Amino acid sequence: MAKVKLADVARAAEVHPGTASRALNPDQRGQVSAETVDRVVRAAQRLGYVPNAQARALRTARSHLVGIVVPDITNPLFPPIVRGAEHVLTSAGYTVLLTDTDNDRERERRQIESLLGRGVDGFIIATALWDDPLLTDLAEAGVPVVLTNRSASGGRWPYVAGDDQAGVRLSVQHLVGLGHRSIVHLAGPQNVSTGRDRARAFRAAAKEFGIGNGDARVSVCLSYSEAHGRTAMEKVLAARTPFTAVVAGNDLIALGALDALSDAGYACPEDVSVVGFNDMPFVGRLQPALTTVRLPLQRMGALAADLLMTELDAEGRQDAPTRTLLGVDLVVRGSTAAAPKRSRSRSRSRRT
Amino acid sequence: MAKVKLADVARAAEVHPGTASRALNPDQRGQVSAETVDRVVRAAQRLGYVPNAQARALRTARSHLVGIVVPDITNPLFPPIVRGAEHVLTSAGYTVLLTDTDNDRERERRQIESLLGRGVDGFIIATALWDDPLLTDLAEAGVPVVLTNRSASGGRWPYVAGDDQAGVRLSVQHLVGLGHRSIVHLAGPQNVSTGRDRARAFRAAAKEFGIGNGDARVSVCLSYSEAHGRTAMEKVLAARTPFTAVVAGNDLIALGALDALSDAGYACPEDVSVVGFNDMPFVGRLQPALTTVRLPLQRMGALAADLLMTELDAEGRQDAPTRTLLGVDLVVRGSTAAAPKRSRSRSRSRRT
DNA sequence: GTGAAAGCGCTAACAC
DNA sequence: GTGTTAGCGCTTTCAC
Repeated sequence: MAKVKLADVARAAEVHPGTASRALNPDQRGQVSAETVDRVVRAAQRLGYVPNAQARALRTARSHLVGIVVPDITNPLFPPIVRGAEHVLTSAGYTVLLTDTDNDRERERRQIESLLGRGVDGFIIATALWDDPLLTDLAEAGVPVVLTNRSASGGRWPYVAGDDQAGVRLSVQHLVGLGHRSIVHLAGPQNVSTGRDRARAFRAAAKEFGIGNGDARVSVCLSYSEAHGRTAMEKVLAARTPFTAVVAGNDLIALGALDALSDAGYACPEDVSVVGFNDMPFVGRLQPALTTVRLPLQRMGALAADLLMTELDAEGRQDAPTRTLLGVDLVVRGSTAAAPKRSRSRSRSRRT
Repeated sequence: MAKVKLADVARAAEVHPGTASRALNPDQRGQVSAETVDRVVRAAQRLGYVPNAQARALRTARSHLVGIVVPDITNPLFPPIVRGAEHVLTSAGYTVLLTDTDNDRERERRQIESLLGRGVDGFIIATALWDDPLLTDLAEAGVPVVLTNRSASGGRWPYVAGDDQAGVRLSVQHLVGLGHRSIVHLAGPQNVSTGRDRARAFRAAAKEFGIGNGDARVSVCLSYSEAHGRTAMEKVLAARTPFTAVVAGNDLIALGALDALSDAGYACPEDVSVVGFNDMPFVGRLQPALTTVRLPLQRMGALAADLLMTELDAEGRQDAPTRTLLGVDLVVRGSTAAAPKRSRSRSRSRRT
């Protein structure tokens, strides 16, 4: 843990720094005699040599730095993704620069610029908007980018995400199987792929399972949050059109919806069934335990990292971007149950 | 977003690179005529100049890189800390290198070494053991370190943590106020400060509030996890010594304990009250809603970052390390209630 | 197979 | 006030 440098190792091994460099570098080790390699490696070990990554990066124009951009690390969706990516990247000799944009576009732009100044080799981005000028700029600058969780319009970027369409389809199928015929979708924001895709999938699934247009309504939330989930649910309730089930854009929206339902005197699952998305930690311990769609988040991060590294090794000559959709599971718990005989009947017990 | 370099800016502004450097550097701007500064700054802006941090770091031996070391970013305790630190650091021009050690000491050592090779200026460490050779090595190497969440023996490192002692005291006081006279502490691991300090605080508080030694037992969990919380609780139950309340080392332990209690036929809070620690997201929505101690985690991270930056600016000449204990609140919810008349009576309703 | 030398982009000591 | 120069630690041509 000191600042021994290559020259020190070279001196100790009685070779030229250039030779020491070659001996220590796997790719060029072939150019050096086995005996010398051995001497150099020993010396490095003995002195506790740690190469100076800054200098190497300056010279090779490859930093082995990867920026991971998330909107809010305290949202439980992101830590597993970051963790998955981080493990893969550090195992491969990369270092992770994490940045939390706080859902602020200006901030995000600044951070990304700053990371570019740091010489990052590429980005894993979990904040993509559906139409995102920032991504376009990055692409034009030739910066390797992999999107995760969300995709973006144009099909220009490689990404790894959950199969939103399948998740929503499973949810609707499950509800229909329980006898629900009138279902509301509280959609996430429509400027991100997950919000759009899940809403689209909801409409498609409703059609597939024979639910009429009027019975498959969509109400859009302004953000993936409990607050906006609650608001959207309240608006639906105010409209007084009957429904017996809710497919929420994600778990936070589901929690907000649950609050609104409970305030309005509806019991879940007796009066209304609710399905979430993401299977956040502990939603299985809530009352009622939330039925939700589970995504392999950590694997998502890991695959995004793999994809990025592949792209980095490809050095420019790139094929069409790889897009990976990860399989999802419906985790059935207590928040979904058979449809009540008469829809929209308020539970007695909740009104005491 | 290109690779314009200082030389390009200098040429555009018709000055020498050295002058351009001075004009762009706030500290040395005084040495340059206002008119020149203006020309250079304009040129930089126009060309979209982003300084190469690697080169600067190589030259100045200051990278403005900070390593944040956490055991497991998916543990909800850490994201707010990271977020708080990240915001403060990026605002000050630092970049965060995040590393997740997966609770693996060997891995941690390797990561830290690798970050050192990256030239990080210092570390914010949330993984400190009470006796931690890694920290000692870092100190000997003269690497600035701030501990957060946990402290370490020796009083050698600055840290920012929650006031564990006060938190536990509040918990015990609350329980005693509810009539509990026989309380068990399910302590966290004793090789980390939080585990030790909370256990010590528990004994002290019990004494303060007049609970006898035999009625204030401590059972140690091997880790801060639901699984070990459950195991520890089961062991206490197997011992068949009466108790009416549990002070858990943290929320995860509390959840595990709740499971064990429920399996054994005890109802919470009717038969046994349970208090957690940390106020993880959504524990207020569980059934029963968990009474727990809330820490200002984000502020903790922010202060740790401030502390580290102060240390970095101090360049060696350091006073005694600053140690900050953040105030905590007891959040009273449904998992604590008045002590039952007869302790250890199993709830009828739970045994059906 | 190894040594010599140049240079990645920047800043700081030294001239003038 | 500005130009000149050297060098941070490393890799990589180019010699031999």
